Amino acid sequence: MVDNVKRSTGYRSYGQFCALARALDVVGERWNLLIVRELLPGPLRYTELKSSLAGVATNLLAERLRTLEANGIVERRLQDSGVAYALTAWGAQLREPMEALGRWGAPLLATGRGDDAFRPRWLTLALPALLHGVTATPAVELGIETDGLLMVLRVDSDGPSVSVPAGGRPQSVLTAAPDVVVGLAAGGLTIDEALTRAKLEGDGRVLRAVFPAAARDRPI
Amino acid sequence: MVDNVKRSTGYRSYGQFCALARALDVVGERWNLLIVRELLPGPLRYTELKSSLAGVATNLLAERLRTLEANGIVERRLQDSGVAYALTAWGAQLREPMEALGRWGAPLLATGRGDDAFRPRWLTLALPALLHGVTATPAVELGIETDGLLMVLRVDSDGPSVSVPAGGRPQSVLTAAPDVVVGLAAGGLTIDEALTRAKLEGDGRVLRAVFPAAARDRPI
DNA sequence: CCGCATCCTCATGGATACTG
DNA sequence: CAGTATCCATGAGGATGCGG
Repeated sequence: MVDNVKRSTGYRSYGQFCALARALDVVGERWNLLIVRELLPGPLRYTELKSSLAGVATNLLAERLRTLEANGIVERRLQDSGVAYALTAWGAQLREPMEALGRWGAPLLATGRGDDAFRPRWLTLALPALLHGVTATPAVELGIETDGLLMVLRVDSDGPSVSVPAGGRPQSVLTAAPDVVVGLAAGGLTIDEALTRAKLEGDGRVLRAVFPAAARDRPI
Repeated sequence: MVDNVKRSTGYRSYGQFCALARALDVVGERWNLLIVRELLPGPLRYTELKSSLAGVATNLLAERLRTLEANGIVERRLQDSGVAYALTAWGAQLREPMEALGRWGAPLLATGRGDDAFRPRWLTLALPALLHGVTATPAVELGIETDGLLMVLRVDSDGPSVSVPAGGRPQSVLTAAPDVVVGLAAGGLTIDEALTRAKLEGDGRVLRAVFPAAARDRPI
């Protein structure tokens, strides 16, 4: 009984006829879902990936990328500038379970940032996930500037979405540290608690339109 | 740079200020989500857990249960008959991300069962997940008998749900091997393909009411 | 039996160095 | 830049023991 716990590609399988177990066979190993998270906003080079995922060993990253590719989750694109890693269509569909898992884990952010690493890129995944279910008509747009990156959070009748604008600054921009932005989105901070630690430029009413009811207990 | 990659309970943290990464810090280690899957239908004893999760080492299971308890996902209940492990309210909320992950991984079941382990209990999680979004008015009920367990799949205007009846047999019962049932639910089998490998008792029209459109290309 | 703790072995992960 | 090679630390898996 030493065989058949392995599969052809060499990873350790649970050996269970269960969709969840099979999914975990493929993306459950350490770093895998974080690699996918990095690639969700768009393709990245190997070194970009490595520098975003502080702490991953270079051999591990290489091996993970290989098996993710073998399993049809990631594809290696040969660009003029070199190699880029991108998600396949199926790999990109991990967004839904990952957002659900992030929503479940959001309370764990309440302990604050500590000395954890942070990339504003992660917020482009986190904000729509945390604001899941929020809609607004007419649509509202709020700029959010954190750690040097300006992104635009848009909420319309379909829900929230985030983009990183090429040029042009939205009318309202909230400038704050990551934990303040996350605290707002996760409902751990009220809007005026957040405002004591943030800079708001433009119309503040958009904040009330997008952030959770839990944060709206006092008017802005 | 050897510290702060660990946390108080001893598990390895990604050290990232990101809800997904923090969730994975807590449930991302091997076996954790499968333990939660076992507990979703209801509390279990240590030995039941161990026999359901073939391949888990006893020391690992004990340690995982300890950290899951320390993290507020599992609680230890002292019953008259002994110790039972149950999910906390927060732990039970993992159902949503787990169902989403199972839905994503469902195509991986297409390779068939092979010699993988199987427990009919797993279907009580998988069927509602795979039939997510399906509704029926008026409500329909279909008995499904696999591997010796009879469960009742009910679909109403709220969606699908599964229960294990104490007594009383539903009017329509489909008796089939696990891979046939899963194939139907995941859309990998058409209804009449499935029927060549299954026994149907009662009204077959309920099958068309509950199983995915992909399986309905030919009338039953 | 149940609910683990201990011991041992080997596969996997992590850090660093090195190379086409 | 994009990895491979190497070495060491750690974690997983299996067998066994042991008090209740």
